[in-house]
Amino acid sequence: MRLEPDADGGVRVTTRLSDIADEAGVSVMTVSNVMNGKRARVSPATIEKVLGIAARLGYVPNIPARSLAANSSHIVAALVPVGENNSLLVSPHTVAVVGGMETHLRHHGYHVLLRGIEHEDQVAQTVRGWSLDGVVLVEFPDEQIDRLRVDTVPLVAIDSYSANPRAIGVRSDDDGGGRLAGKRLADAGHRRVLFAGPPYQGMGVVGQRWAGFREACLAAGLDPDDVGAVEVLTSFEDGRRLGLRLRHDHPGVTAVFATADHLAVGIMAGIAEAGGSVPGDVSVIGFDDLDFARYTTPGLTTIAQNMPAKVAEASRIVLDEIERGAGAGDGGREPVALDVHLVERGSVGPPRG
Amino acid sequence: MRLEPDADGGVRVTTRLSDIADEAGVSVMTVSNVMNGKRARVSPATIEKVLGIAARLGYVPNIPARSLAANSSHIVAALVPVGENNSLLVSPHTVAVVGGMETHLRHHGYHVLLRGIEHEDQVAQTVRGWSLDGVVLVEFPDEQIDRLRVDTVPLVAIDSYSANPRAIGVRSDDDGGGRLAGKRLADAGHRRVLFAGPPYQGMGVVGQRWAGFREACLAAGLDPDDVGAVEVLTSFEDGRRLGLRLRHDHPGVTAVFATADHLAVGIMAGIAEAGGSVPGDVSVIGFDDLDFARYTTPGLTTIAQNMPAKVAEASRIVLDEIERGAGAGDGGREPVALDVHLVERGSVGPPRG
DNA sequence: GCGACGAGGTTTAGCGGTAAACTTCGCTGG
DNA sequence: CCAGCGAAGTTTACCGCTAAACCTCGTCGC
Repeated sequence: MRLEPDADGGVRVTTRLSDIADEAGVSVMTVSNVMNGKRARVSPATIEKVLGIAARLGYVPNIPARSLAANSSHIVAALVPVGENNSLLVSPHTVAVVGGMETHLRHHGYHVLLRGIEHEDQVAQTVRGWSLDGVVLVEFPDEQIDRLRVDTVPLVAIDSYSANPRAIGVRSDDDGGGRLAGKRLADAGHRRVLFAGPPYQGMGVVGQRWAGFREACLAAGLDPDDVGAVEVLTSFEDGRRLGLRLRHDHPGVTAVFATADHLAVGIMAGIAEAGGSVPGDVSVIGFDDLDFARYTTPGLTTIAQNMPAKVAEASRIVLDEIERGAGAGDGGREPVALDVHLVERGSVGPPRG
Repeated sequence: MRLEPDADGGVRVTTRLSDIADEAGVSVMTVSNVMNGKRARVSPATIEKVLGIAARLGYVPNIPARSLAANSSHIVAALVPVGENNSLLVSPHTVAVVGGMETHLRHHGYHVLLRGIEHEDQVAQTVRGWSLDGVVLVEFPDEQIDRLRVDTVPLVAIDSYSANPRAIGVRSDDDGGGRLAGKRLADAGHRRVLFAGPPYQGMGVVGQRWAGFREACLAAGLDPDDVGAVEVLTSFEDGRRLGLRLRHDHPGVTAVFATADHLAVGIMAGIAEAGGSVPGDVSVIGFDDLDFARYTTPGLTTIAQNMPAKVAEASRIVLDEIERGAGAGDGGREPVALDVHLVERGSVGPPRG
């Protein structure tokens, strides 16, 4: 037990393995083994005695010491890229992922470090500097994931379609979701539709949703020229601006598929503000099924992702790979794509006129 | 430089202080001093040489080793209580706080550990086990904060009104916000109003808002019997249920003040669903000014908190206290209350009839 | 009767850093 | 002319824990 002077002149108590060892009359290693569940080499009597003393003394393991000695920290980092203003991008999505990870990992004795990444090199640096056991990438652009060179720990990338074999992608069936949206609008009778999403490169999440959407529309007989796409960012406000200008900029369009519920809700607000009605004048369909989607008026029809499953899956995979003692992705694990489904509320109806 | 066999038979490189020291022909301590900016005792020439080698070798400090040796980790933990299901409570609020903290602290060389707390004893354990430098409590009930016994590191409690002198509270002017809401409704002519918020004990955030609201209503001449309160939780769905039953359960009420925008939006949705109109039949006013509040129809009139300021303030205080080398709150630092203001949108109007 | 073996430990040698005390040496002031 | 000092390092000791090798019995098979 180490007694240290306190700010108030009192003492602070820190129990170490050696304190327990002294009191139990055994070596430090024996105590260490008991504490870590490696009890094969310790007699039941000793185990009980050690555990009793540890409990009485309020032993709490020292994480840095353990990390240093074992070269493994029991930490999984949630890495999130930072924007221009150097602040973390915290969408509801990120939140759900990071919060869910913490819950899942805590139950398995792991911890979560939340870290913003300014430059991709920091990923490898963080892994080394912290002796991380695993990494989950949230909201990383695929091109950055492609370039990562981390091969000592498992790397799980949420919503990634990166070709990097070391990064295990966990995402929803974005292509299928796009198809569901396209089919829903076409089935309702819409002939001129618009896809609204952020600019994208390659076949990432947005590209997949667009591809699926377009495919379903064309399959339903829409004219390729009548299946448009418009680039907007993903905030409410971007959506609102699109909604305001919709009638003017896209006069013939009777339905919009937005790649995110934020965007969709913004679009609905913009349309209403401009004097239009949803779904009377324009139908709107979103993607995600965020909690507020059913509390708008009308409720937002949207493609629901199973976020809890996505997070659970990501957490499960990191842990799994850690236990396997795997370097990132060397087992060639397949990416995971989770099912999505259409949630019908009130924002899609027949085309006007 | 340590070369370690790799999964692929390659090698992995880890640069340590001693590698730099060897190459520069100086001692490890000199390198350590250079790296930590304690350069007073090192000649400019040596500093430059060491920095050059460090950069070339890609030196990354080992955090656990540093934490162990210095008994200080440069980690600030964001501690969040867990609910019954043992999962982290991640409200938009939590998110903003944790994300903002990360941004702020990263720029000062600190890191953020996100951890769910199942039992209050874990707070002190976490502080010791990780050699934490500081703690920020998010969404902790005041009674739990009252009972905390952590006196070695600064403790900042978001939205706390706890009497624990060691916990520095950072919150908005909840009482003032409540008054603003009450005055706004009374000024609009409402005579029977309702306060909707979660059950509360003592004078925490909810208690303050209620007190301020009630006070302003009474000051405006409303009958105390006509200033009601109803207990609901804070989700959209809780609000919706209240909105659905509002006309039936509270027939004379013409305006509702909800302690959270979630709740307020849910209430509006419920009222609309029951065939009522906002603000025609009932006025609704919220608290927070979350991003979606201006995209509902009508837009939500609400009391805006300055979240970025709250987070910045909390981060600033922890860092400040850490630099001061202070144990928690021993400087008797005053709690901080941030200004709020009324954001007028469309959900408040004159009473019906 | 003794070598092998397994149970139940102990010992040794770090992990990569840091704090604090100690050294060396050229200057400087009285 | 030398005690004293500051600049620029170096040395020593240790942070708390763990992996891996080593030790010491009692027992068991042949």
